[in-house]
Order: sequence, then C-alpha cells, then structure tokens
Amino acid sequence: MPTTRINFIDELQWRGLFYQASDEPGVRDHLASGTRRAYAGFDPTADSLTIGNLVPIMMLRRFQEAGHRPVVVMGGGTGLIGDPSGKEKERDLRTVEEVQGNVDAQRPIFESILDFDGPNAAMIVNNYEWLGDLKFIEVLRDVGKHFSVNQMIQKESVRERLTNREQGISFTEFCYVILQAYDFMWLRRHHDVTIQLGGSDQWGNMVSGMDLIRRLEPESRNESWVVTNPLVTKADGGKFGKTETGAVWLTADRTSPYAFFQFWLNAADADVIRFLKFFTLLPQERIAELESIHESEPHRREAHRELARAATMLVHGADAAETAEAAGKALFSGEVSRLDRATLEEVFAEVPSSNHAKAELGSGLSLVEFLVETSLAKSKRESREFLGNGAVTVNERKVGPDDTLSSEDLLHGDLMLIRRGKKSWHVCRWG
RNA sequence: GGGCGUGUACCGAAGUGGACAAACGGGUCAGACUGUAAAUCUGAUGGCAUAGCCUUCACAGGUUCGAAUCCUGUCGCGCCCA
Repeated sequence: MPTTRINFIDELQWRGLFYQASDEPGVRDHLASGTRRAYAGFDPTADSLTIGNLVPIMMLRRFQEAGHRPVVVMGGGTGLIGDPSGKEKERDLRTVEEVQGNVDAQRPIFESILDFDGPNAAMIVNNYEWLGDLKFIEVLRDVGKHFSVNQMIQKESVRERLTNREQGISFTEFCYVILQAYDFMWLRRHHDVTIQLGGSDQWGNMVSGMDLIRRLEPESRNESWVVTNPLVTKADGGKFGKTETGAVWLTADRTSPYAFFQFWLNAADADVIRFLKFFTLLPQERIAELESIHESEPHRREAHRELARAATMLVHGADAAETAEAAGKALFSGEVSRLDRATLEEVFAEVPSSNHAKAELGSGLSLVEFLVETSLAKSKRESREFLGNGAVTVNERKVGPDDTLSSEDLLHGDLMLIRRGKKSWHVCRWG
C-alpha cells in the first residue's frame, strides 16, 4: 500500500471525473476502511481500443493509485451480444473466435497502463469465463425473475429503439443489461468486487447490477456501489477522439506514437487543461502551474506539450514518447532538409511512408499523380487543388501543380519528405 | 390488403422537361492570419486525359431531340384506412 494514499473520490472530483455515485458518503467510507476492488468493463468490438476507452482505463489506474485493486473485465461474453446503449442500430453479431481474438489483442493495452504486481495488483478477467457456461433455463429462473420487463423497456437505450420503427431491437440486445448485471454480481460473489466504474451513459446498466446483487447475495455481502465519470466532450462541440484520418487508437499498429502525440498537441486551448486532468496523472499543483503558464503565455503551448508527453508516455512508454516528440520537433522546425540521416530515419518510423523505384523518377515524375499514390490526396482533382493552393511542399520547398519530381529532390540519395497542409507528412524511400 | 405521400451529393435540404455535376446550410479539407490553437476571411468539396469529356438525383424500364424533373414496374420509408 502506498504511503501517501490519495482519496479516490476527492481525486476524481477535482479532476472533473466524478459524475455520479450511487451513494457517495457510503462509497467514501467503504474506500477509507480497506483495500477495495473496483471493475470497469471493456467491449471487444475491435482488436484495439481508442482514446475514448482511455477514460475508464485511467479511472482504474487512479483507483490503483489510491491504494486499491482494479479489475479489468473484458467482454468476451457480453461482446457476443452487444450493448444497445447509444447505438442506433442493431449490431452485427461477431463470432466467438473474432471476439476472443479481440480480447487477446486488447490485453497488452491494460498491461502497460496498470500495475500487475504488488499488494494492490490489477487483474484481468474475461466474462466469457462465467457467461459462457450459463444455461438458459437457469438464467431465466435465477436471474430473469429479478428483472422487470416494465423497467427494462423504460431504459433510454431500449425505449429509443422500441419507438424507432426503422430499427427496432432484438431480444438479444434487449437482454444485454441482464448480462452486465450478472457480471457485477458474479464479481461481487467470486472476487469481492464492490464497485463498478463506468461512463455516465452506463448508469442504467450499472445500477441493474447493484439491484441484482442486493437480491441474490445474503445481507452480509450485498454492499455495492457504482461511480460514473462524465463523457468527454470538446469545447467546440465536435466529437472527441476523431481526426482527419479517423479514430485515435491506443496501439501503435493503428495510431503511431507520433500521431498519438500530435493528437494531444493539437488539442484546442479551451480543452487542454481539462484533458490534462482527465488523461494524465500529473498532480493538482503541476496542472495549476501549467494552467497559469498557459494563460499568460499561450503561444508557448506548455500545457499542450506536457499533455502530449504525459499521455503518450502512459500509453506507449517513455522511449516512444520521446521519439514521437523529437520527430515532431524535427518535422516542424522547418529545416527538415538539413537533418542528418539518422534523425530522418527515426522520423520515418513515425509517419506514413512508402517505397518507390528510383527508375520512376527518370525524366521527371508528375506531382499531381504522385500525391495520389502517397494517399496525401484522394484523387487527382484533389491533388491539383492542394498543389494549386500551395499546400504541398517537398523537403520544405513549396511546389505547384506543374512541378515534377526528379533525383535532385532526394535527400541523402534516396529519401524525400512530402508535406500536405500544415501537418500531414509522408516519407518516400526510393530504391 | 387499400389510399395518399416520399426517396437528391458526407448530412440536412432546394430543384418538378433544356442554361443541372445539381441552389443553400452544416460538416470536412486547403490557403491567409496565428502559436502545429481558437475565431475570422478566402477557396475547394463525383471522377478524369480539366476552355472539354465521363458517371450520378432509390432501382429497372419507357416517353422525348433532350429527364433529377413525365409514365410504368420494383424496393425502402412515412401517414391514414382495413
């Protein structure tokens, strides 16, 4: 147990991460009186997780920092059904193999952010372990009896779909809440998990779990709480976590540490302090300090840098964060063509790249066409537009629609750096 | 089962025989200004061999010199009746 034990609920509150708790005084007492276990569930809908999932992961991490034991529940079972919350449409069912594969692929993410050693080690469980063996008759008799259909159809996520004639809701998804409730009950019973953490949109599913525990567990063991965090929003009203190229993922195969770092660095001023509180472990004093620096000297972008550094370090590790930052510095210094080969090589690993045959350069290669090849432009029309706008540079030299590439544009004999707009880089290697 | 209505680009929404690759708004992308920010202004937003050509207005046919627009059928959706 850490010597300076932070108070979990206080911590969430000053960070703006506390939305609602089923019984705040109760959960405070509970946490103060021992080492507790809390869980958060994750849906294996893909083979990676996005920064949207980073909030609950960080909730677990903070819980751990507060001296308790976090439990990650991977939805190997619930993922086979699909949570209707926030979904307009019925989901396509995934195969057991697919879901298992996703569970396995997501596991390392948790392993890098949470601590799995020591007295308050984190643990990971897969709810397929207990949901997979359930028998229909038993569930209907032992669990189903405690759910009122009248209440279930009142749930926001269900009601929406019930009144929507175009979509409707299947019995399968309608029953999702029962499985999530069962998870909580099972974890209470077998792992002494007393708290469920989640986003405010999960409130309904979470309290259903508390209800079930109250009904199925003897009085001595029926204490349970739920704590929710607010959903992350952006100051400009846009959807959090989206970029020009799509979602921001937590694994390097889908979003490079460089792109990840850049995402945070480009956060809006109005969001940066909030994000520091949400997505980093920096202490209150440090964040207050950054806030005042940010207010007096916004152009230095200290808060942004620190946010990007801290978040990237958490997800990708210190080395990757350093490389990502260095790559960004190199690219935005405006002196790329003067960088030495070793630095360039490092930068290359971080940004999108492609290989080409040197022979293509021969008598001059049309940039209009080449831009499409590098996927910096979607079509030649767009390519011409970018070039016409003066949005494209080759090794930091501005080029136009009539320009061509030749072997004179190669750095160190075989490399070329193309930029579209302010931030989209592409590296070409010519062999 | 019957009646009426409706289906347009990423989204919303005009257009009801030619000047329509299709108004307008949002979104998105780019340029300028900045701080790799926001706001603002400007431009772009089906594709290409770009003074031009090709493919689009749910789908399949038809009328016409000419169709997003008219007709027929199919499908989806909405409302009303049974």
